[in-house]
Amino acid sequence: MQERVVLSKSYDPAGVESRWYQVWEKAGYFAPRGGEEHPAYCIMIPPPNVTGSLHMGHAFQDTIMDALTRYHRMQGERTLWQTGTDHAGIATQMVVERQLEQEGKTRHDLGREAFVERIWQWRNTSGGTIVRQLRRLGASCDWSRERFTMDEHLSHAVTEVFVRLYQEGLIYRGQRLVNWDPVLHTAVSDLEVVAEEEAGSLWHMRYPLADGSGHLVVATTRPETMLGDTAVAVHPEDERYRHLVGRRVRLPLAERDIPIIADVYVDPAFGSGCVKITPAHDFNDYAIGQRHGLAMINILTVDARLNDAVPAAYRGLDRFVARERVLADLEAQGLLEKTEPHRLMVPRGDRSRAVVEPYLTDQWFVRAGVLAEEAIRVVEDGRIRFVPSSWDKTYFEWMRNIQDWCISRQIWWGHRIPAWYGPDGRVIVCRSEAEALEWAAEEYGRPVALIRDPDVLDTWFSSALWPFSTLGWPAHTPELRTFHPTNVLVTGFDIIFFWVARMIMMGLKFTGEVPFREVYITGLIRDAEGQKMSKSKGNILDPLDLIDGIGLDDLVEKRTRDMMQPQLAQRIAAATRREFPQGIPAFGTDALRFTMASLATQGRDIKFDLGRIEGYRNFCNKLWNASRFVLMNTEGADCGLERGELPLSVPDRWIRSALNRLAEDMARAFDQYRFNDAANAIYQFLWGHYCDWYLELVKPILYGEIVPEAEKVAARRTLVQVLETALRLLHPLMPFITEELWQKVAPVAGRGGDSIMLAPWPDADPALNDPGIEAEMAWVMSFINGVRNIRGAMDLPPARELEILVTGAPEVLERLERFRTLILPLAKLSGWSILTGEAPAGCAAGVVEGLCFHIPLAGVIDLAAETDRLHKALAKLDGDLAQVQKKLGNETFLAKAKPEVVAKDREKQRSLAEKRQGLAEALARIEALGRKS
RNA sequence: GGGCGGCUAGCUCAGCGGGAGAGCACUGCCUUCACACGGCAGGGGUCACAGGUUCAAAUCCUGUGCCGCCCA
Repeated sequence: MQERVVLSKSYDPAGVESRWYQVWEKAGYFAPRGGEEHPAYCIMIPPPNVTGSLHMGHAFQDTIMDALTRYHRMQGERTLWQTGTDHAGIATQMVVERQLEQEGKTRHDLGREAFVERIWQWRNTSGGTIVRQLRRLGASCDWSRERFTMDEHLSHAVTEVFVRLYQEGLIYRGQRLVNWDPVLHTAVSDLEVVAEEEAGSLWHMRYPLADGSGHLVVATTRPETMLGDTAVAVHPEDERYRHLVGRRVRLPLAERDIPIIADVYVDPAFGSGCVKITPAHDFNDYAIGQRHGLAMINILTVDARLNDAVPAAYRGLDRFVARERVLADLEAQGLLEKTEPHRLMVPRGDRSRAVVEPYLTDQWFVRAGVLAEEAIRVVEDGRIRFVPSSWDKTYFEWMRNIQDWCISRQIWWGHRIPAWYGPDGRVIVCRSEAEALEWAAEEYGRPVALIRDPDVLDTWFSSALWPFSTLGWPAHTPELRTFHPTNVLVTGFDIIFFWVARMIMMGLKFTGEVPFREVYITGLIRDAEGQKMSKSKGNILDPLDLIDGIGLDDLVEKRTRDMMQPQLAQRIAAATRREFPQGIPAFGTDALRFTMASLATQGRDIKFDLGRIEGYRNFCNKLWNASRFVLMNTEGADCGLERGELPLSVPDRWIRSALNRLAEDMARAFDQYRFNDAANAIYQFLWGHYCDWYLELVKPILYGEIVPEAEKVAARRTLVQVLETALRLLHPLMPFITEELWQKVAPVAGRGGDSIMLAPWPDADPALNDPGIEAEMAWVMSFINGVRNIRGAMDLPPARELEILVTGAPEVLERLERFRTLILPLAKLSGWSILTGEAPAGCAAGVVEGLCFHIPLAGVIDLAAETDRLHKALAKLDGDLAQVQKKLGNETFLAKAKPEVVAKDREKQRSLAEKRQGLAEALARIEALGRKS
């Protein structure tokens, strides 16, 4: 016998994973392969933030993208998974500013140019952690095409888009109320503001009528803004105040007279029914102010202190200090009527956590409404399809109420807006400074100095171009021709607005095509209790810790490091020690990926349960050991690869048929984005069919002394070929273990190739399905199960071989005989004889289709236990029987139900009745025995 | 206030018109020559509730309750 490389006794993922990833990447397997004749398949990665690190959401989505990519690559398509990162303007700037803070400096000490240079240094040395982590997941994206949104080429695309939109009037600059972050000193978009419910107060303030004839009461949650009030509004139908409309009140503290106006926006039932109107500091008030032509008084500075528009006493005060002062002063004047506790939604910046202010500034905007029209249409008419489809409602809802998009940011890191201002303030938008100067010289009739707009663009502006800018647009590159539109976008619902919608708008506008044909929306990964994972809750699971494992102390340290609220650390530490007393064991990448796939059901958030990943780690081990068994029996042995037809056994034909069905199911599951179905199907096949049954059925053939050699050869061939095929089917979900095993198994199965990654996807062939064989095997298995069942119920040790008696029709007895060599070892029988006449006393009995069997256990059998077992089985059968008989006795059922349904129920009735009779007879015998003795 | 989703075994979830399923957990037996990260067997569910449609409802419709999320 030749020397064999025996696999270790259990699967150890760590070594396998790093080795194969390097091989794949080095060999260039991730790049698109094949010429024009191969259809293209492309997925754009949602570019992760360059400051970020891998979290469970990425692991989930990247697993799905990689599975799709590998599946399509194996199908011979020219497959590109385009990767890269985005420059995350605010987040990245904050990282480097924090570094400077440690050195006691601010970005202003460095100046713009040096600061931006410093950020580049940071990104070149420390940025992009996440793309390195992506490799640990086995992501087969094409690293040779990795892009960054600030790359020269992508920046060029940004400028081009900005200039063209400006020229078409779709970008404009204007003074409007925007969300202002007073800590970061920049405008932020609606989407970067999160409204959170917080406890506050509702203050009722008295505004005296200007003529001294009394006062009105207005209720507000933000009393300090009263200094900027320019009206008081009531509902036009409100009888209480109707007579006051058109008169004026004396605004306290500011000592200005302001009008009382009527507007339907006012809710008469809220507070007093009178609302103070501060157009420069509230979005609703702004709209009312515009309707009524009210003055807008900005009372805040960029860092939300009161400015010179307010009385001297309040100038320079922080808004919250000013609030206290205003309240105190009103109180002193007897103008504060009452204070009620009140819960309100407070808008906070998603980066700075600061309370965001509506603030009047000059900003750049995209006229989104125009772009949205076509973007709505492509989803309506199916050119883009959401999966699950219900997400199109969310998309439509937002797109039909879309607001102009504020794209300018007052920060330094990002794409600088290509706009210059002439000496008289004239705006010049050009592709470059040189072009702007040239244009200006002509315009002004002489060379003039220009000042460039200091703002940069919202990061999402460049992300919106990602599907085509990464492929070379505005140049007409072969990549763009080949891979655009891309096939599918895989992302979370939380960025449908931020990103998906904007890509659709920009893609349509600039390429004339949809950027992708399908959008697969994933659920959100939550912790085991269903809580969102967050640093402050301390419930974050790091995908890499699930792969590599982590000790308890390290885990606690990690979860409590760099806390924004250090006071939570103790509670988090305690909770972590309670939940993971042993830390987290290493499960390996494949187990994590398979877990992700199995949880990827459509349209639901996911509670991540450690039990699941543990189960799939065990699955890896099971597969490993099954392969070990197969290799031990096939390597160096005759597997009949050179032979033609071999005498396949029934189990051989059965497992091949089941494999073929699996191939069908897997392809359908991947095509429909039903990854949980794919995962369940292969799990069930490998564990439930291949290991539990086929391997056991094949042992008597392989080891049997009287089995003809040709049958052994056929079994070996089946054994190894089925495994080899199943490995390929599993590869998109578990790339590492399948590659490791395939390298050893494929040659034995007669298949060549450098890597399973590049091996062909096993196509199903309907001709290979064999329902007859499947039915025959089902009978064999149910017989074996029947014997095992009784063995279990009687507590018989597995080692004890039994001799049984059988009765049945000749063809059934013939079938039993035919499977003798398989049945004896699996059911642990020494043999059987055909029963003539009555069964002997003291038997346990069972019934399978067409066959009764009796296990003589005189002296061993517990009569009471057997009686009990039979009673229970009969009761269950009676219930089922009654149900089906009732159905079949119903004439409308017989008349209206589909014939095949009726036929199925008749067969069910027959089978139940047969089984019932067999068991009833067995019971009668035992009870008779009991009476005799 | 408007919209969306969920409620199925102890837990996590599939199934979404024709016999209630999986994984984990649980119970019993077994260190059998691939695997104890294992094998064999077993227990466990008025499919939230109430109506309706249908020969047939966990599945479709209406309503109620509870729990989430999004938008105001």
